[in-house]
Amino acid sequence: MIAIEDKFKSYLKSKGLKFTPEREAILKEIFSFHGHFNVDGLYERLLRHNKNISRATIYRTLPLLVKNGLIEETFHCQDKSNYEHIFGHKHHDHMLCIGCGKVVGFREEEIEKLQEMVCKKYDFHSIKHKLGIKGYCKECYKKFKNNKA
Amino acid sequence: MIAIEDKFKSYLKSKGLKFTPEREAILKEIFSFHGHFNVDGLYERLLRHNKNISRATIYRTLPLLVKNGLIEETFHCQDKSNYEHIFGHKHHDHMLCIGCGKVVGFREEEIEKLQEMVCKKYDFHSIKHKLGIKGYCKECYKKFKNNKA
DNA sequence: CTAAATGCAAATGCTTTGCAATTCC
DNA sequence: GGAATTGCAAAGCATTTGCATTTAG
Repeated sequence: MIAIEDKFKSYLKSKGLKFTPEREAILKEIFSFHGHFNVDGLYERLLRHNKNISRATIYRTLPLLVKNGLIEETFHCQDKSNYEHIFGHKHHDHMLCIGCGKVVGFREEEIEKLQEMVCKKYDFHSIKHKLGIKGYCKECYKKFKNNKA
Repeated sequence: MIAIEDKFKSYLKSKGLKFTPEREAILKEIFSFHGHFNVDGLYERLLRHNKNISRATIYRTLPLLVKNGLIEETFHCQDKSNYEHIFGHKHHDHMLCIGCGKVVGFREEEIEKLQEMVCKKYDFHSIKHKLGIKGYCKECYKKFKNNKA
């Protein structure tokens, strides 16, 4: 956590921005939780921890954390913006269960390599990529099959 | 085009819905154009072809086309919903250039296979997947490098 | 001290919806 | 004829923004 905070502090300093209590609380709340989150969820978790921080401030802080490489927007065909913290994690992709909403992260080296190859083939300079697979997890697939029959 | 229209007609009939001139125009407009589109773009193209169809109707029609498997929502980290028509095309993934906004579709059998393998490994029953790569195309990368230097 | 940050409330922009009039089947 | 569809305008929602006030450095 110290490393994360330092990273964010350096980033802010380099841009002439301030490390405020609000930003500190947001950062801590995000990194105290594993999994994906959206603005509303984060807002409510902060409230529960007695941090009454306005949504506006959250909306203004998240892009800073993204630019600093601490969090990332995830995307699986949902409406609201979703984020997850990525500092210290290797890039991974996601499987999203339509049944229960569960999100499972996975990393497959071969897929990563192949993507690099494809980019070379097309002379495309990749910055980042996202792979999302939608379907049913084991449990939901069982239910689904039974309901169908 | 006849095949597409028939597919849509059967779908509508099977759901007790109607094939209206508006739906016909929307369908034709979508399939007369290659590439990605959003509601506003489609609305304006329809206008230019003297079809004054309200956005509400477009918003109500697109989900039908999605359910019918004629179009698909694409997703590359943009805000507005984006679609592309998919009937008669094999599934493909996308590369999105941050510089010029160009979207290039590609299909890589190996990646498709690997994804199936990953799903098996996790006992996940995939319905669909989306892979988006963000970066710079050849031309924009050149500019980008020069500006940086 | 002073530029940056905060919270509020208003504004924005995409999408959805209620409703009366119309149209397909 | 009657359920489905349309267009309009209003409503919804997530997100952004202007502004007066507060605060970090």
